[in-house]
Amino acid sequence: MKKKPATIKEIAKKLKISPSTVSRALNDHPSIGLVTTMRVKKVAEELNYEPNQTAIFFKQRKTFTIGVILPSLSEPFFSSAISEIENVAGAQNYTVLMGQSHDDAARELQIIQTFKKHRVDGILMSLGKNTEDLSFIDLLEESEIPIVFFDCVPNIDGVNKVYSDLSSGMREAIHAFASIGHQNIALINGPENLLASTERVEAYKKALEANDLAFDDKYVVNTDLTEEGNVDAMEKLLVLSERPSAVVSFNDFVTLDVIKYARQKGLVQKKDIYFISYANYPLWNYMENPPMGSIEQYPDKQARKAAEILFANIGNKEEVKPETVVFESKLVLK
Amino acid sequence: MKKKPATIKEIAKKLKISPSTVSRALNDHPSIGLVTTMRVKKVAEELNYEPNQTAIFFKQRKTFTIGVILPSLSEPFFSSAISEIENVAGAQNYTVLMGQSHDDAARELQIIQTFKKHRVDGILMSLGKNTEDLSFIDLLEESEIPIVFFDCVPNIDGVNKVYSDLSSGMREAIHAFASIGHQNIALINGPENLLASTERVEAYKKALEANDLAFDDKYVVNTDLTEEGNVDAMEKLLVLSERPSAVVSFNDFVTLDVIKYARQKGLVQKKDIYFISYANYPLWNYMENPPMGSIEQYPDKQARKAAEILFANIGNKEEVKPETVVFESKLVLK
DNA sequence: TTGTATGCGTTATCAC
DNA sequence: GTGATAACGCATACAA
Repeated sequence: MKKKPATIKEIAKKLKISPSTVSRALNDHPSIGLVTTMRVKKVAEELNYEPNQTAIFFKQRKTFTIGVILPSLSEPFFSSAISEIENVAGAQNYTVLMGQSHDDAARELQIIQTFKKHRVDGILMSLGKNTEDLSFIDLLEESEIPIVFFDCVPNIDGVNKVYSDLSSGMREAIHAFASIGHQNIALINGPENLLASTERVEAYKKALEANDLAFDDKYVVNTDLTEEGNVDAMEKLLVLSERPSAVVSFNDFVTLDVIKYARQKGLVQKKDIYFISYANYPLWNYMENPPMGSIEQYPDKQARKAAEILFANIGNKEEVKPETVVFESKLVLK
Repeated sequence: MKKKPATIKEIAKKLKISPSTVSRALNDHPSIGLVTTMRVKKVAEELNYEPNQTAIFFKQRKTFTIGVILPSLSEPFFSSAISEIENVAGAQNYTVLMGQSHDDAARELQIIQTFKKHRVDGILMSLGKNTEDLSFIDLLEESEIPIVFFDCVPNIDGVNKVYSDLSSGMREAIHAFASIGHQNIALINGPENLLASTERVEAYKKALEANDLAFDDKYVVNTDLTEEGNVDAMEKLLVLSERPSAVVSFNDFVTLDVIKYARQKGLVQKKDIYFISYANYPLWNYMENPPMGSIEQYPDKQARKAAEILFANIGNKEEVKPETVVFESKLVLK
């Protein structure tokens, strides 16, 4: 059953008219008579005609495809984000190419190259945790491929970015702790070289201040985000002479590990120790003893906004001014 | 900085040789002299030449792109699957287009059309829960686009499919229950019209038999997979005069809901009632009181195998015999 | 309203 | 070894 797809030419031949007329008729060009248009469409239907998009892409220099680059789809945050991106793109008749960087800068570059080759109309990207070389941005600019960053965004001006402001959530978290009497509030932070970590620790300091609590650096520990690292970090806090009664942690994965560890050490949650973490997994709602709260970062809202900005850039031929959108993060009590 | 990408022609002009020579040189064609090749590559580098893939796609009728269609990326099972697919594809220098059906057959068709237009070299698909019209398979066959189904596969012959055999896991589950003395083992199944449900209930019956336990249909209840439906199903079991002491449930989502409900009703897990579910979320490892076990269906293994079969089909121009691969599901105790 | 001619960037088929 | 030419399928400026 090898049936090569029909082309415009064949339709033209069958109708004894010119290919251009067929092309125009199929595209509902106003200058073509209604009768002709109908006849053409009828034959097209009969021949099971389908436009060869690759030819169209080639000719029009437009692929109706956007590329999405993110660290890993196995992380719920990102699968939720890309899910929303696909929804927005689908509504615009766009298709989504995807690539996972696995937090590897080289792989990111490779994906960018591939996307460039595929002539995607635009790119959405969340940076890997270690990406430092941002020169690919200029490369894309030269090729006139718009890019919008979300969640993990570059720390420079002149680019489109959408991210969530960690400090608002942190302020709420510290306040929530303080208002029920906690004095010694710890922070289990991520790797020190991460922007996300720097932001957290600064937000943490400010939030303490705003609540008239003193900052003490023994209450800030770091984890490399492995299970072992998470446990070690918690251990460091637990051995302190004045051990903290409340902990804000880097994300829900970390929280899961440290809660488990605390439990093993015989600490009872919301009695001996309180937790608030970042990300807000749906799963907390099912746990018997969830943390006191989690700071929602709205992956879907971020992704949707980023996609919308991207499409605005794709639509307008003229340069659009780089946009920065910051969503407040929000403490959700459990 | 609008810099239109350099073309082969420009390189040719600059070197005063013909475009064909340039093309051949760039592709390391053996008939081109080493000197020329070097010179061409040098200029290409200088001009920042990048082949226009859309032109190549067009000419070669190959896009180095595969399409992946699945119900929803927010489901960990599928995000894990697509993550693995992207890994396999990336290793073959292929890119992944993705589409979510949201279990809507019309949307599935639409995505297929789009993928066809984009001339993807192949498709991986997990069917939506309600898809009944499979005629798109013939359509793809006509266009010679290979397709491999995974996880939720069509119940017909002559197609490539990879899925997990639910019965092996069910057998293990029932056996695990039986061997610690459970007599009344219930099944909370999905919607009755689903193949996945039919399979589960049949596996359930067989497994009971294999363990010398009688089948009693009051112990099989259905849920529409909403939270309410899940709770209702559990409720039905709890009001039975001889209420079950052990429950196998449709998937981890259902299990989360029913565990929560049982807890509210004062039942203590692994004492008053035992649970085993399908899917095996990583999360169980963190719960204070996880279900007794979960039946792992290996999304990554399925996805990888499906992708491999697809690439085998893409490679070989000759018809490849449709392949069916079944992985055993496996009970993982918590 | 329709047809003719041309070109998008690349590669394959000839010829030289 | 290298060059000229055609072709992939479509859209469009220009003619008629």
